[in-house]
Amino acid sequence: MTDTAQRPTLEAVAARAGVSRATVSRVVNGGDGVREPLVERVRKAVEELGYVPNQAARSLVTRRHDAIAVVVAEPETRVFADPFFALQLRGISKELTAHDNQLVLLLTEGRDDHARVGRYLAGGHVDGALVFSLHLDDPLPGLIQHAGVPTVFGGRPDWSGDRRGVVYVDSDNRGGARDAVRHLVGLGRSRIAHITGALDQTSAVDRLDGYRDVMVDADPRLIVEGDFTPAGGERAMRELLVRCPDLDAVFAANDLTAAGALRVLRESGRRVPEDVAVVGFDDMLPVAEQTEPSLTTVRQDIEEMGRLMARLLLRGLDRHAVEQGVGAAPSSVVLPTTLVRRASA
Amino acid sequence: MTDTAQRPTLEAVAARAGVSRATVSRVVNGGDGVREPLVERVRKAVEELGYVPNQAARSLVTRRHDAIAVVVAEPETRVFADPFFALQLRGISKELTAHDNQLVLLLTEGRDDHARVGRYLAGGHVDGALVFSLHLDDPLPGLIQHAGVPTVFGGRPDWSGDRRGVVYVDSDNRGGARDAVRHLVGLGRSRIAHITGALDQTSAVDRLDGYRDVMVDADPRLIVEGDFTPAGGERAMRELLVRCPDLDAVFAANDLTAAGALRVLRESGRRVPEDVAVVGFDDMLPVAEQTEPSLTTVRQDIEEMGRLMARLLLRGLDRHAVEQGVGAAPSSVVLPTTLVRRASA
DNA sequence: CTGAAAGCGCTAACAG
DNA sequence: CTGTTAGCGCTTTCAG
Repeated sequence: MTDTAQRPTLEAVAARAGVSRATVSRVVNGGDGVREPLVERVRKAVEELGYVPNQAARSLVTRRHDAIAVVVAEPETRVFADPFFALQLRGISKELTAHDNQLVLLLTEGRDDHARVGRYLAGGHVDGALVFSLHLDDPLPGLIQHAGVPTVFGGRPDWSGDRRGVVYVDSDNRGGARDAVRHLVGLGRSRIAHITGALDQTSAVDRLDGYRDVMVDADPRLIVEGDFTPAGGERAMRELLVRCPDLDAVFAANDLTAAGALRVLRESGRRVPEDVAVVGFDDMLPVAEQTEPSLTTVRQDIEEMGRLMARLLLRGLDRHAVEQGVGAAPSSVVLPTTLVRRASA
Repeated sequence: MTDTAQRPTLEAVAARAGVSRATVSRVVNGGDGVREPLVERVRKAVEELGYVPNQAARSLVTRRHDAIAVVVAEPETRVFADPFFALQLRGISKELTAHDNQLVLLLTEGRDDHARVGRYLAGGHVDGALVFSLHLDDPLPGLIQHAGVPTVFGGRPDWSGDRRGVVYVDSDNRGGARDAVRHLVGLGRSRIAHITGALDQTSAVDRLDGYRDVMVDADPRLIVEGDFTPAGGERAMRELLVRCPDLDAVFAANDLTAAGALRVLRESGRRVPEDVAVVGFDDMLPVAEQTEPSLTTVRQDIEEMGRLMARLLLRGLDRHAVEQGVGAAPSSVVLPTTLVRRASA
């Protein structure tokens, strides 16, 4: 743990280059409108002194921070169970980095933290926020709207409040689910069960809706609630085998759930896909490729979702500064999914 | 994307409360040495105006940011393959939050990014850094030393430079490996193979050393290099079965590797644990509990590692400010591991 | 115990 | 094109 040295200031650079602070500032910020020889001199002085601008001083006057908050609600739930979050974060990071923005990560644990996050956002520490509000009835979106920070949501937020200007990036969960179930139908299956995700998340609800779109008058007993975890998948699968021993296919709300279901099917002596075909959702590689048999699933480009969220936010920020409301506000994006065929269906 | 409203300043609060800016500042920062009735008045004004201090202005004078950078090198490698990183991050976040510090996440992709990170750290945007330098011969530690930012490393860094004051938090990889192998020996196994991790990471090297501590004159053919991934585990296991068909146990460098090995063992018709006992490392629940059979493994408390890193860093920062070198500098910590017995050994 | 005053380092008019 | 001049909002001596 070394000591932080005293950093040189604009003043010092100006003195060394024999110009005014203003000129140094201009050069440091792109050098427009400064004659070449001066630019050279200043650059040299900056180099020699190892000058780095003080971001606090700069923010104080520009009111920009070049920093974006990423808010993740309640990591305990799903976020840390699979690499989903990590991938999305990576996409976000790449995009932010490309635009010289910093990523401030705000993880919340339960209700108390909401207030803290709200305060932080309202405090004007960041230029915008990327929010993963996974749960229905989450107070976060409201808080954020109140804080007045430009925001893009990850996943369609379920929000009863004012929807104007709510921007989100989501996968086509419903369409993807339809594809999955249609694929099973195409395989000649008719008793197709569905293990849902945690139904307090819009993604789970949307996937269930997609299932219903195809299985218009499905036997209600074929639908069992899961929670996006392998354990939930096991539990649900056991229940299904009791309720509907004649089922010949399962559409699981995600790959982890499918993995749990596969295990139970194997234990019960059902062959996959011969007796029961199984389709998952996510195409989480470490999971989908490792199950036995490997998993047919619906792929979504998670990293791209992250990148897109960041892009949308930054674009909005720009317009904000430049055109003041001219041009359409950025609008939500729903990314397509693709079915990946492997061995399980 | 809503507009950012004009925030009230200290001045405004002072006016409303009928006191000076200085007094408001004192109250906001703890209220020491201000008479109770005034404190009340100020608090009320703050409340009514929804005042939140401007961090940039504050940092400008205090030179504190109450922000810590978390630097993760090359996410592609291991970090995003398993929930390891996410858990550690969570521990870090909890600790930082408890001390009112923000978490600035810096993900790097390749060499070019190192320079960017170095610049950022040197720029004095944060009070300290938590660095995951997973690879041998990583230039990052050097850059950081150069930047002069107080730093705690996650995992023992392999660093040829000046070791003075290098602080890290690590698991007892070597001891844990010894426990694992001893357990296998205790089970009466004698032909115990080891699938290593990626040997450009100290954790992999340390686990290999632990294996060798117990298997002092092990047949060198029993050691095969893996890379911490299931695919690597499969490849290594296949090779082992060819090289040493008589092996009766495998110690895998992590759970993912073990999962791959288990799959190959099953395919090859070996029963686990009857024919071949298998032990992993990490106790990554989603993996270790889901394998068939469930995995005996070495547990490390990953979240605690993260928490500890943050605690160490913050403590160092404090001392820095207060005592200026008095008292011992924080030193590295190696956390113990425990063997978790399940079905595979 | 409280207020007045002096910057922290930088940018952004505004002159020249 | 370049320099001068005000602050941005806050903390912190220093007087009173």
